[in-house]
Amino acid sequence: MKHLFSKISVNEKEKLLRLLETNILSFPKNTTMLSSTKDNIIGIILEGYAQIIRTDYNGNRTIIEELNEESIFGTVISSLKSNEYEVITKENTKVLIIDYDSIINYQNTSYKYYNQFIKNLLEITTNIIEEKNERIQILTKKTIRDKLLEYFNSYCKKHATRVIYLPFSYTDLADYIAADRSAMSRELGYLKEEGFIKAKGRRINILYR
Amino acid sequence: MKHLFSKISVNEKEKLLRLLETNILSFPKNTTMLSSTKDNIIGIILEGYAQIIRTDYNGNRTIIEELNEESIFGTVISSLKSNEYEVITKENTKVLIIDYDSIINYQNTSYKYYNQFIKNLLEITTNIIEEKNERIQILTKKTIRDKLLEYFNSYCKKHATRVIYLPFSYTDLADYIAADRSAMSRELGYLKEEGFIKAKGRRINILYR
DNA sequence: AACTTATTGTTGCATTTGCAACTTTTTTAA
DNA sequence: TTAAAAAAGTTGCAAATGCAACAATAAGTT
Repeated sequence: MKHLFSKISVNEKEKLLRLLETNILSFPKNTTMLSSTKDNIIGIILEGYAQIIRTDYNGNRTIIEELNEESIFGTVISSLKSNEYEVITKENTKVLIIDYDSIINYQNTSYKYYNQFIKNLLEITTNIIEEKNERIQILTKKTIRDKLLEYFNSYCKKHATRVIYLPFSYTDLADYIAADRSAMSRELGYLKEEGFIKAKGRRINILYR
Repeated sequence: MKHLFSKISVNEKEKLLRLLETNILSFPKNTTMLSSTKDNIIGIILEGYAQIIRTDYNGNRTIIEELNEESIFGTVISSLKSNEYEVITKENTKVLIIDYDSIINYQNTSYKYYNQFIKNLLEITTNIIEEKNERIQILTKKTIRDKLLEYFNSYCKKHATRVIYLPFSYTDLADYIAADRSAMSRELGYLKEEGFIKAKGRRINILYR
């Protein structure tokens, strides 16, 4: 993922942050640092580690995103506006918060670093759209089998490979494709049985076509 | 939706288009004007009317998006890269095609209109992300009922109302929430029966809480 | 190493859903 | 206005899925 400040020098970055409405905030471990804000913000983790957690009405909590140093998050990017979501620190964490409207409303387009910043942001948002499209593509399949196959295809095409290393647990995969974990596990079993895939741990070999 | 050329004069627009790799193309009625391009492009309908159509492996065709004059579409925005999708004209249609990479790779950040253009594009992409997030929020619900309720809530919150005017047909709604149309129809029936909603045509009244 | 916690696999069962086929209603076009 | 084409409603039935409860592994922690 492209960096928010790429092609911007440290010096220029300082200036930029002075132009915009920004805050650097520190939070202790295991604190909710953000939940359903009205303002549009973009956050960058400067130090530490946090997670975006979703709690549905049944009280089920799932990790939506892991935020490490340099990770970007925000209302404009994730669906943090819903009250189901919160950002929780897992370590002492320092974040830079930028008010999104102040980015957009700033009218002087003569600063090179400001324009570069907007451009970086644009690249990031278009990448995110691509990711979301991929997920929607998966989620619109009607059976778990088709969701899995779509996930596999998407992964293989992107990485130009036929060997998948799951970037997360099967539990998380089930969340990602919005299926019951045990039902997904069962379906994976069938796929193995029928010789479509071979799996060992988080490594999955695609055997079909 | 914000316009791609807002705050840019006609004059400047001309100049801008000369800076970037653009093409103005005309297509007769009922032609495929775009399918699974490798290049990232952004298109704007100048005249006419077209649709983004998805054809799945069963041969089922669904309308993904309607494109009227001024509508923006593109590989960066929709998932046009997949071979399931194509853009088909429904009338004689004139489009402006902009190569996305030429937008991003253009390095001279001194043109005001270029910077404004990037900024407009950023606003459009963030809006799109919000829309996608909303849809994902719906698609991750596990029952048709929950999908419907999520759709209703999202609509009502956005429009600050308790009366919904569906912006498309029930057939399309079923596609949108990725459910079988008849099953959705049945579920809507139950919701009426149980007094959660009242519906007449495409007007739905929300009666609960 | 021993213990704890998280992840994964498995299965019966009730529920939900998709599918198919058909009817009714609404919309569109000739 | 009438015919044709979409859209919407209905229902039986088989298939897919969620849910729950539990067993088996694997991963982390002290």
